[in-house]
Amino acid sequence: MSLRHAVLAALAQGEASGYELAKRFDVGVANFWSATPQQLYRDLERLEQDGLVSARVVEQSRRPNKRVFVLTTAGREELRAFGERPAKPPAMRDEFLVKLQAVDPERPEAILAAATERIGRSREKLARYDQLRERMLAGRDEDQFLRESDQVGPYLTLMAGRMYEQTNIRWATTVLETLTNRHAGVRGTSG
Amino acid sequence: MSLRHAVLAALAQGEASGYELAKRFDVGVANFWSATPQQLYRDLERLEQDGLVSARVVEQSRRPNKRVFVLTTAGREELRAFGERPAKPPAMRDEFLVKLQAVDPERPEAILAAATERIGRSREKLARYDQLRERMLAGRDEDQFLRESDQVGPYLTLMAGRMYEQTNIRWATTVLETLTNRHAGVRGTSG
DNA sequence: CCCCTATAGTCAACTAGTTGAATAGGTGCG
DNA sequence: CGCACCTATTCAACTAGTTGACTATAGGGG
Repeated sequence: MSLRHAVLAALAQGEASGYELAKRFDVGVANFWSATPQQLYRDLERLEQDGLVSARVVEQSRRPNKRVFVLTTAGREELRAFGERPAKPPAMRDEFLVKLQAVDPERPEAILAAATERIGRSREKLARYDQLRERMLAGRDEDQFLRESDQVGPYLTLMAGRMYEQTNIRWATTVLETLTNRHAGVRGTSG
Repeated sequence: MSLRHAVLAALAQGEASGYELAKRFDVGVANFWSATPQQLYRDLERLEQDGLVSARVVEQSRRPNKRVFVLTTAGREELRAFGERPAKPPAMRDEFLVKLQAVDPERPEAILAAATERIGRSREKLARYDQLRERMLAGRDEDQFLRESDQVGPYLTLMAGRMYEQTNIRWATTVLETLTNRHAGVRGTSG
């Protein structure tokens, strides 16, 4: 159960309700750990039972009340201990690559569309990451930030996401070119 | 259940036994879809029951007999249809990034060790990918290969893995530098 | 002969993740 | 005033993935 630790790490950046956490996961953590809101709520329950987080209800007038979660001392300690243990190798699940693996170069239409969409999504992500980055840097330059800030972890993981999306765009672009050239070539020789 | 399709895609590159498939997943497909041998055997059973693959026993004298699986026509058709459907967004699970997210810059030792190991693993993967690449190209240059071969899919997914590992190495190297500089700096000002 | 490694596969128990729906208050639009 | 959408959460059922142990054959080294 490692989502636990991803949740603890996310809460280490500041308290949050389940709903807020879901969004935090969606924009930031989703890079390296994906989870649905249901999963988050469920794991928050368990973390609370285990005393690693504590909740308090915040009454709101303009919207429904919410339960805000904070790390407890035990939670911080568990997170620290987790950091010392060896990490499992990363796991990926990418349907697009499965589809591409099996693509018939004579009928690349669906893959071409999917690749185009993928590039679009990567660009959007990149734009969001760049915004987040500016907000983190808050005017400082990167070197200064990395020397001073307490938020180096989130910055470095954000950079991982950023570089990943950049690579992805470059790669998907060559896929697009390769498959269109090839398809054009086939039509050229047969028509 | 999408491992089904990853298995079908892997079998599209040629028949294999469960054991061989496990290795194929380990070196090639693991990039974009991870699975344990147990999972593969289980899914192969199901795929056989559903008539998407068929098995035959190959008697071997120097080692235990094996069951070799091939795609059936229905399997090929399912794989083709799968390729037309929209792909789910990729999902990642990377413990190292969780640990980095929550790292205390004053105690970066464990993360530094993990980052170093990660770079090593990426280099090994890269070396294996490059070997696979040479084998695929078989003397041809890339352009010629991409114009002629039936294996463009596997080549392009291999390139995704290759670029991913290269990016990973570059990124992890900056992480290493950032954290060591920072730690040296702290010791310098306090000692 | 014993142990180690590789091939080849199976079983059972468990944990984690996905999907779909339901509840409930509030805001903004036409 | 009804409908869509956002905040905020929960429940239940299901599917997928992980862990650990276990069976078997065969080859090589000491």
